[in-house]
Amino acid sequence: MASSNGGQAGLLYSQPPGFTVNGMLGSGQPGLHHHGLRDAHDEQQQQGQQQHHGGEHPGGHPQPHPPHQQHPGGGGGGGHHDPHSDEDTPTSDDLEQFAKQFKQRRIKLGFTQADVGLALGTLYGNVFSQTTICRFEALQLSFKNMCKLKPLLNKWLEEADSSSGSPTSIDKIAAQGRKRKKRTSIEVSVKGALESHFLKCPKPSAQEITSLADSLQLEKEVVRVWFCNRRQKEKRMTPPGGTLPGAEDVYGASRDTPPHHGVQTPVQ
DNA sequence: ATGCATGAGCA
DNA sequence: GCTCATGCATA
Repeated sequence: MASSNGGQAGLLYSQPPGFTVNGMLGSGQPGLHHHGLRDAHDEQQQQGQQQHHGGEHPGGHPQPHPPHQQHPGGGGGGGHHDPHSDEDTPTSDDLEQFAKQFKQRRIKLGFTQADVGLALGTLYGNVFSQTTICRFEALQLSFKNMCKLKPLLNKWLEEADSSSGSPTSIDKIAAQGRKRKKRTSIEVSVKGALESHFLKCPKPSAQEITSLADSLQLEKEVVRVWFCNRRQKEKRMTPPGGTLPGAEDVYGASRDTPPHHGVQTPVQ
């Protein structure tokens, strides 16, 4: 990456060297925080199936090739959605706009992505990392995940600019007694090999993984995880393969690039 | 900003 | 074991 930080200019989010593990808040908060999902299973392309959208949506959004998945909630057999409700099930376009606006406001107010993540924790009890906020702003989450985070971040926006001197208490609920495995650095050449296999078979069998791992001299688990992560990337709203190997046009050709959606914000 | 990793829940 | 949400560690 040529450009490093952009959002958190000159401010590194504090990484507690020893981190103090505080028990809990006196407000009688439950030890475990729960998320409000698990309501309905949504779309899931199971068994080797590259998602491709024909370009049809209930709302009818004329877009070139919008990467939006279907929104949950509607499926029940009836297939109904209130035409006068715009509170839930935002469109991909809505999310895109919101993300952009959010980022701008956040920066304007002088908050880092990490700050927002912590603030959400104090507001709702749901703490998020800088990573998640970053991915939200960059639309690098799944459609469903974006929908879930939007209301939270929206609320923070309101709080952030309206409140001037509210006590921002800092609390971090991170007590992982588990030792995390050291991040494996995969060489570029090996990555290339993995990507090649991914194009051929996004979902290799266990044995395929084993032999592949053997060939590349990697742990089987590492290879397995790599494929999992790779698949997740394909599911993001902003696909990594916007222009994959074999990119022809866009360069040289003098084509008018209309006000497209900034799938890749040109950095801050 | 992103790569590799963990873990919950489901099949 | 996969998906899916999420994050530590790192470039």
